Amino acid sequence: MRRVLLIEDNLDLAFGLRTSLEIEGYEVLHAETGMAGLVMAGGSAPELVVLDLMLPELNGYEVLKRLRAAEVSAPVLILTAKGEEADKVQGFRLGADDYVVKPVGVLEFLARVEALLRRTRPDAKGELYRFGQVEIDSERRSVTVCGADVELSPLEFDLLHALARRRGGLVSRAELLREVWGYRAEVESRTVDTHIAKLRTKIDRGTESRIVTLRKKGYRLK
Amino acid sequence: MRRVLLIEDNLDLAFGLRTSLEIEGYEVLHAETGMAGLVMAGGSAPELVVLDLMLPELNGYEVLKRLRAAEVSAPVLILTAKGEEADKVQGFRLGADDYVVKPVGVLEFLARVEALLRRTRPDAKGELYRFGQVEIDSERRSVTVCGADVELSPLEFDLLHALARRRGGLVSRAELLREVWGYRAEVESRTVDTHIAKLRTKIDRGTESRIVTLRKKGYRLK
DNA sequence: ACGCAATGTTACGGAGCTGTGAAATCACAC
DNA sequence: GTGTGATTTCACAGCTCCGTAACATTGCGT
Repeated sequence: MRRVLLIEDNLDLAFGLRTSLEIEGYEVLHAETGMAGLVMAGGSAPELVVLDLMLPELNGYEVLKRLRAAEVSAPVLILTAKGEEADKVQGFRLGADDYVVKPVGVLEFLARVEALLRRTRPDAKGELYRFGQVEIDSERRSVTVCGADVELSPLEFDLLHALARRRGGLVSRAELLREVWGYRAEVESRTVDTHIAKLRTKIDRGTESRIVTLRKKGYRLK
Repeated sequence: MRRVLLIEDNLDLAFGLRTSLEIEGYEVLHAETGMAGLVMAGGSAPELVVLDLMLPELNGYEVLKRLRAAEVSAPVLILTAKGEEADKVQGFRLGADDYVVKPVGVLEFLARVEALLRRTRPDAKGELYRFGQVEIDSERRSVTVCGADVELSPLEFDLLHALARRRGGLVSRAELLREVWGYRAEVESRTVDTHIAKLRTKIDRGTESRIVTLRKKGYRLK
């Protein structure tokens, strides 16, 4: 089930959107303030964020900025009453993926949500990832290297899978923690590194590692 | 350079859009009919399609349908005068990625184009900067010179990236300090110079340096 | 041509990051 | 409870990277 984070302080509107989204089969998280939204986004790896711009305390632009700063890469749909072109441009400049001016029809809203999610669905059921001699079957949760099965623990598999979904791109430790572990890293622990090390011993058979370290930034799968 | 296919029969509008897109650095292909658009899409692999709905002969919906049937997976931005919700929903249902109702500001249009392209990295690539033989991929944080990978430290990459973002413009030491280091104090420090030197040894292979010194002013990337 | 200031270059020590093995803890089946 | 395997935490070694200093070179005004 696809998870949507709704950051909206108007409770009536939020209720309506939430209901519509849930009817469509989405799992909806709702935050009434920007701060609450940031915390939720950090802890729950939503696949889409619907963001109001006029929020108490922390305004929407600021929320968006901080989301991106915290490496939350989910698409963001801004839903607001501010319809000036300058507002829109500002929203897109900060990394928004769509900008919808209220009032908007429910059907259009849902269609836009679906369009955004359609683009960020690299992992359809039974997706096969292959790079070099490594093959990942996300449905069977199995991995083979040079045709031979490799036994990975659940966590190791999820970790490899998260890297594979974004092959070639940098994935930071924070993102891995969110996507694989599902919580925010409060204390700096070496957990990710340790599991990367184990993955390497299993994936790279004597050869140079396919998992590249980008110092201070994270990891990348070749 | 990113290639955009524009399918639009109104020549005045097409000219305006084309010009705007080209100023932003896109390569623009223009088709005046749906059929011509389909042929171009099939033959030239555009990274984005801008599609008018009201076209002679083959209407926009039909074009979109056939594009998807032909497995053209580039994002499609529908740009049309038809503003009914039903039209929008129909467009999204057929696989459009954005739907903009004319008239629309140029800045908003460009912002939406950019947002769509941002999400669709053809090969897990983000923004690409190219200077002669130097290529910088901001998503992978990788740099290639003459096609060969170059290893840069995090700081070196950020430094090069900061210079590249201002293609060809002067960047002062103070600005670099702010953008790359985040310092406040403009304390006289040779740190920038040192790292520029290191960058040069890695980027300029024997050739004249791509990083030009502007005495007392700063640096500029050719 | 000369002097000075700005910049290029090199070297080095410290700080901080990462890899890794081992110990501790957790989860769960029996 | 016991045992097993998975996961987390910890400690430490090794290494990269960064800032600074010291010295060399360049460019500019006179």
